Amino acid sequence: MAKKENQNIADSTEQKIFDAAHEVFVQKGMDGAKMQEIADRAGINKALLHYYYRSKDKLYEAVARAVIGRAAPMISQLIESDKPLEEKIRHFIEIYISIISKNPFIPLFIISEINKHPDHFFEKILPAELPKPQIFIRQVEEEIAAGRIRPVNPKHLVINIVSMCVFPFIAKPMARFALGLNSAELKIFLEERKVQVTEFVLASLRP
Amino acid sequence: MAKKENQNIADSTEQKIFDAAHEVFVQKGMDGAKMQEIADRAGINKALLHYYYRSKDKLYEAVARAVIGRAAPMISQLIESDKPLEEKIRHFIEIYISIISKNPFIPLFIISEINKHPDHFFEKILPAELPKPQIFIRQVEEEIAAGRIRPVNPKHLVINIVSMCVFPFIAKPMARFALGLNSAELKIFLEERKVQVTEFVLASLRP
DNA sequence: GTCTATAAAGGGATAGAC
DNA sequence: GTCTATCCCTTTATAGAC
Repeated sequence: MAKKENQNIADSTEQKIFDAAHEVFVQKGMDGAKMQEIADRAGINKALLHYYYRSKDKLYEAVARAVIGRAAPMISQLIESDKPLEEKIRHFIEIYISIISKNPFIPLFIISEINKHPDHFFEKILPAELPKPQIFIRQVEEEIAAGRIRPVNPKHLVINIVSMCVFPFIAKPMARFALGLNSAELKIFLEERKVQVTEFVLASLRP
Repeated sequence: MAKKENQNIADSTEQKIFDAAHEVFVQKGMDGAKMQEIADRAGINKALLHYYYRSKDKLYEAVARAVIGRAAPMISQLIESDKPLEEKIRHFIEIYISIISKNPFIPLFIISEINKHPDHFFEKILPAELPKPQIFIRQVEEEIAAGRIRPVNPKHLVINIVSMCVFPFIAKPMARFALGLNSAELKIFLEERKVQVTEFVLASLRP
């Protein structure tokens, strides 16, 4: 397991193609991505793309599946733990915004592609185990019954939290424009949201 | 101003083309849209598209500019009125969700296209007068100073409200899947959000 | 103004040499 | 495995008849 073997895995042509395809597909979507651009970015030519992945469809499928396959378990883990509700909410918002900060194109990629090619996505790409918020919802109901939080519809609460975490990242350019922020200020603003969203949610839940 | 003249405006070939292009571009984006499909949907042939609009780019630009030009003033009007804060928030959420319900593809269209072609959008499409939330922000600060609402960062409040209104619509398929709703149930759920989001926000603002 | 036919460009895929 | 050259289908755009 010397350098040679590691290199075969990490810097292999197949991996370079996959990484390049990942970048391009995630930023431009299936329709906007061009095989030529992927080849250029990988530093090889179009023919090699077809050598490793038979077609554009296959390459796209590999990328899309990897994106979903990476995102889904992280979210499941967050939601399905057995921590107390407040801690879970704090933790969820913190981690969720951190992940998106590091992968800012992923949410829009998933949403756009599901909207444009829903059948393809739900049949071929989505793994069986997309995170389900049932446990979280039951937990909210228990807290309400015990009078520890204000009565709210738990499904709407879930959507509210996810909306506030995700939307600002996919609407970044508009947010910059509307709030009059430069690039650095926007970065700070998005980081602040960890605290701001958490406080906003917990304040709304107080009985 | 008999039928003939009205028809020249509303049912003119140019208008039919524009309407068809609007549908297709908004649903599929610049890259996904095909001139053939637009021609078919307008009930004419491809050559006529080029007769009225010189190129696909030009046609897209016309559509995009119209979409933005229609959306921006509605939002400005909502934000810049001089109603009391609580009433403004209630009104904003109500109207905003209603508009999006009727035009479910518009938000994702705007967001996707800005992300894919940011230069193009900010140079050519965006009108000078995109809604600015300054008035709303000042209003929030006054309410905080008077002790009538809990201290919150007003910029984050704006983003929170918009996020909760818009995001569920652009993430519809995922919401359906995650919450286990069928098409009819989702429609009810989204309608419920007018009340749910309003309550959620106002509860969070109580001192 | 509207059509048919066709040119021209773009982009995915393959053949075959090395 | 990797490259060059090329094929061929799709899609945009134009020419020219009516």
